[in-house]
Amino acid sequence: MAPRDLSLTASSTMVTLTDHGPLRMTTLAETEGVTQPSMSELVNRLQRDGLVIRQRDADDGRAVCVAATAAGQALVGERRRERASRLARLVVTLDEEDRRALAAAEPAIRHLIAKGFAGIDGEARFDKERAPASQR
Amino acid sequence: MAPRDLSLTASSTMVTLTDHGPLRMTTLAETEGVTQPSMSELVNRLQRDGLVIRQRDADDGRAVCVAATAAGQALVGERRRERASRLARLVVTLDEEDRRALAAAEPAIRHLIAKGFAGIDGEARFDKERAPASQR
DNA sequence: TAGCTTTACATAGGGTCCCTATGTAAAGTT
DNA sequence: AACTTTACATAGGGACCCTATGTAAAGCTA
Repeated sequence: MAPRDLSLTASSTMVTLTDHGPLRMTTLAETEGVTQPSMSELVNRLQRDGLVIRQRDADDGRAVCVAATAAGQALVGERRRERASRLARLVVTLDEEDRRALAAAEPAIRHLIAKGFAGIDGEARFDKERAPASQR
Repeated sequence: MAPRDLSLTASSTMVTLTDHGPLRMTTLAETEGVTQPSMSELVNRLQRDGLVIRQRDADDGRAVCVAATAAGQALVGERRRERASRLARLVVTLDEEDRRALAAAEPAIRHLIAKGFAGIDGEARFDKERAPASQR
């Protein structure tokens, strides 16, 4: 039913839907930085896996509202707990000095992230908006 | 010729070849955590784009040595400079206190990475070996 | 209100990138 | 010489992303 691994976009989409609530297809595509057809297909797969549902908008016959199912929200929560505990298990293996230094640097790291830092792999994401390749 | 964006595996493969020198197909697949057929196809694409070449091993008629071309090495260097300067541009926008905290935390961050920390997105990579799904 | 334009999605077709299963040929073994 | 192992390549399929295009509802205009 719920596959063990989601793509980065799929994970991010589930987080967005879980945190923000139901969103239009187009809004979701823009938020996640993919094209509308890509999001349409992604939602197909997520729906097939029982993680989201499509709801028709009563006001606008063209629109579709995508919403996370209970299973989808549960998956997001589970992933978050896993990640937090994985990092925690790593941190406790550091010595006291390292842990203190990390704690002291936390605000600085948050500032970097707010400014667009995308991680140690950080290949992409120049664009804080995460637009597709539409601005060449 | 050289496409603007490489996949994570493609980037990592180019870095490995640039830093370590020519490697066997199988070794490269293991190093990058993909299957041998996947690496074979990836090398096809990289070769088509002029970033690597296949060399036959004189000693072993079965083996293939994959080597980065000059263009491939140049691309790796360029990417590194881009990334370093991007991070540097970010860091200089921080205030003195943040910069000091980051500098002080650098050893701790290196220790975390050595222990398997995979970045703030860090969804995957439980496995330090980066094996495919072959150990279920 | 008929008709044009815009908006919101879906579908079609194609490329990358990853997998498992399988083929081929060289190297090593008995 | 025949079998096994090793090193790659190929075949087939799924996920995931794109551009181009279709469809239907909504909005606007004459």
